[in-house]
Amino acid sequence: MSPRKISQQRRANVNIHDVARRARVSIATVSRVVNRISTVDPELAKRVWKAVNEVGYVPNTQARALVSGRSHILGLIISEITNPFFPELVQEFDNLAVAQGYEVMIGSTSYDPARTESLIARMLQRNVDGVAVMTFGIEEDLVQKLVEHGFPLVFVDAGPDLPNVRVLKVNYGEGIRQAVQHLAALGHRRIAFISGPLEMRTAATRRDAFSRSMAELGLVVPAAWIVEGRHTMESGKAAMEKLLAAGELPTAVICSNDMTAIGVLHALDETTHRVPKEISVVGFDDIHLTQFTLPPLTTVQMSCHDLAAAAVEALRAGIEPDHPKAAQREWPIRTHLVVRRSTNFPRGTLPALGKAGVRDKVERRRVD
Amino acid sequence: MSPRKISQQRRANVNIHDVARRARVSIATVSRVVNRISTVDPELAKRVWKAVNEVGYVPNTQARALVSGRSHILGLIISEITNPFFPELVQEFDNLAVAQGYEVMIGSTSYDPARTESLIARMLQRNVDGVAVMTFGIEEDLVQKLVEHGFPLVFVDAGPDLPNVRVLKVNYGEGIRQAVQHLAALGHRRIAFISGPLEMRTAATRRDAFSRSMAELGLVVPAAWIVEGRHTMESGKAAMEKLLAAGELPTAVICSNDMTAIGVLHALDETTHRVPKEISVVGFDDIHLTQFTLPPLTTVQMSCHDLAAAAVEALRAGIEPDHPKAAQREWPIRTHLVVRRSTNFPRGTLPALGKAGVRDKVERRRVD
DNA sequence: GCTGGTTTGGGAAACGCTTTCCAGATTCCG
DNA sequence: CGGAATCTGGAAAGCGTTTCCCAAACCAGC
Repeated sequence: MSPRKISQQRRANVNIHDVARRARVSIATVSRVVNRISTVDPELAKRVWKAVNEVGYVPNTQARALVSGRSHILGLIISEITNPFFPELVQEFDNLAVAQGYEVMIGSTSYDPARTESLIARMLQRNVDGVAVMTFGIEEDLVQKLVEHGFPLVFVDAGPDLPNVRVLKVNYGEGIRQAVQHLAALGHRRIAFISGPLEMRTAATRRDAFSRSMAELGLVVPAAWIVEGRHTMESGKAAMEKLLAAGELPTAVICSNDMTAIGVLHALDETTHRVPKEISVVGFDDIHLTQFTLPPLTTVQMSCHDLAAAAVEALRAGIEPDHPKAAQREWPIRTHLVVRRSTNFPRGTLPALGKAGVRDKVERRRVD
Repeated sequence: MSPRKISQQRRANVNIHDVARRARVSIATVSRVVNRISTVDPELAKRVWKAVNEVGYVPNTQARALVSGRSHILGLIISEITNPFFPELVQEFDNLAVAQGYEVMIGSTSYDPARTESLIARMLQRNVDGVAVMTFGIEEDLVQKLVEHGFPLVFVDAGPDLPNVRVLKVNYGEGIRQAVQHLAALGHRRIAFISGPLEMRTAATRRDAFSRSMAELGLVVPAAWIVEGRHTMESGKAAMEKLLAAGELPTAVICSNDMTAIGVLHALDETTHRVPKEISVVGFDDIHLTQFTLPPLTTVQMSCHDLAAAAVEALRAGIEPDHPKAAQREWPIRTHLVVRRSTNFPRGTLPALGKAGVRDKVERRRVD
């Protein structure tokens, strides 16, 4: 029976002493070998590695953490794991963190202060090395709570001006300008915007980026065409219904996030207005789902991968003493437009054709 | 300046000695108080708690884990966090685990053996108290790897027959029978089924449940009407297209999961066949998204909450020495039909009415 | 062959906590 | 009132690492 076989049969309670005994060295030497400290004679190191494999030694992370003071755990705080944007972010973040030798402790606030408080307490107990707050919200008390404890922190868009805080600066303007210009290039002049909840800083920023891009092109947006949603499918649907009821209809709608845009698609599906033939719709975020909507959604991509990569690096910069970018406070994130099929020329500027006959479902207007 | 204020300003490096000194007791007493061991004089305990709050003491979890041998971390292995079914499961699992004083370490296999191996190694290093494998797949090597280490394990549907292994037995038949009977009650006779990948045990089980339920009613299913998908939206679309191309069209399609059903909806959207007027569609899982499809999907609910609750309890049963259900190997999970709007009478059996009129009728009926 | 400097490897002290052991104090019962 | 039983809190022994410090071993040079 091979030694490997033996190691597999036992519970993982073999410790550094077992290895030391088997390799006939001290535990200090084993520790040095395992941690790749170069002052160990190569021959001896080989003997130690052999012993490690033979007894199936796995270093105990909690003991390590206890003595080193670093848990190698990164906290990641999001709003809700059931919001489709976040799983993608979580996955990227996890991949990258693991690649750097960290574990991730995920927590969602669910917009509940009590829950958030307990979450922070747990992260504190587990002694996380740093926390990334990617809620895209403000949640002042959350920020306050975290800042007090002094570990490295990463926020999105904005954060308190402290040495341990780093901020991911998303360039919303870039992508939104591209969206506006894309629509303008198609011939749209009458463009509406459905924002997120404006108490959320990111929502206000996105809306401002829209207004600025429109102004740049000399296009005016009636007040009634900027309507506030809540970044949910339901709110998007409601907002679109409001737009439909408000007299003159825009030829295009830009949404502050993709779920809102999906809600808009649903609202329009209940009317005679077809997307993109009669009205164009643009989302924001580029969640996976947008590829599968009917029609696939033109949207501004904010890359989860970039976001996650910047978050992990910024955290490492705060944690690891000699990280090259240790002093960098702001980390830029780019955005750009992804054109799919929910945008087209404004209605009336093209002959009717295509699969309209097939796709037309209900000819009746919604009764309201 | 209040003591609370002081505690907030310092890094969390206050330890049990600080509390002991402040409360003028021994560290043993502090430990007993914090761990709620009842042999301590209430007055003294109060003094200790006061000191705890004053200095802002947070017990160090790693030190605790080191000495107690229990990490209070539960491993949760899923397939992919970006599959909409899993975030809901993760959230429920996390909530319940936290409520029981555990932390959750999540990992997704992404169907990649190398990744899975590293995942298990990490769980081992972090010394998880137990692992729930909720991939709904088989992944024999994963199972093998985990079993070797002897910690409590929970699987779905089936698992090796070992003392430390517990199995969540999902009663697929129950919900699928309800689905078939619901369709039959509406008048459907010609029902197709789109399965998951059949090498996945759960997919085969679901398909068998369908065949059995059909047989019970004396309904025959042509071989061409049982088509294999891959539990993805794309595969559901492809499978429906296959069904459309296969000559005679069924009046209803039951799918092995919701993503497949959404794919079916997409495929049909590109044809003249309307759902549910001309063809009924039933999903399985009841993910959040099904409420928002067009039309909202009738589906068999497999409650994430029940699943998560059973997983956490089964794990606890394996971990905590005197858990009441310590000996229970199988944990039943029920399923049942949720009727929404994607099912209706078979085409040709009803005069053409407005959508609303039909819907109202459908909503009146019941399944037994 | 001895001195002085440089490697190497080992012993032992942390890290922060739980838990056991034990001594002293108190209560109880005959 | 004495001995047993119960209770309380302090001291100390780990838990599995890393790391500091020192001793042994080695090498070169005189």
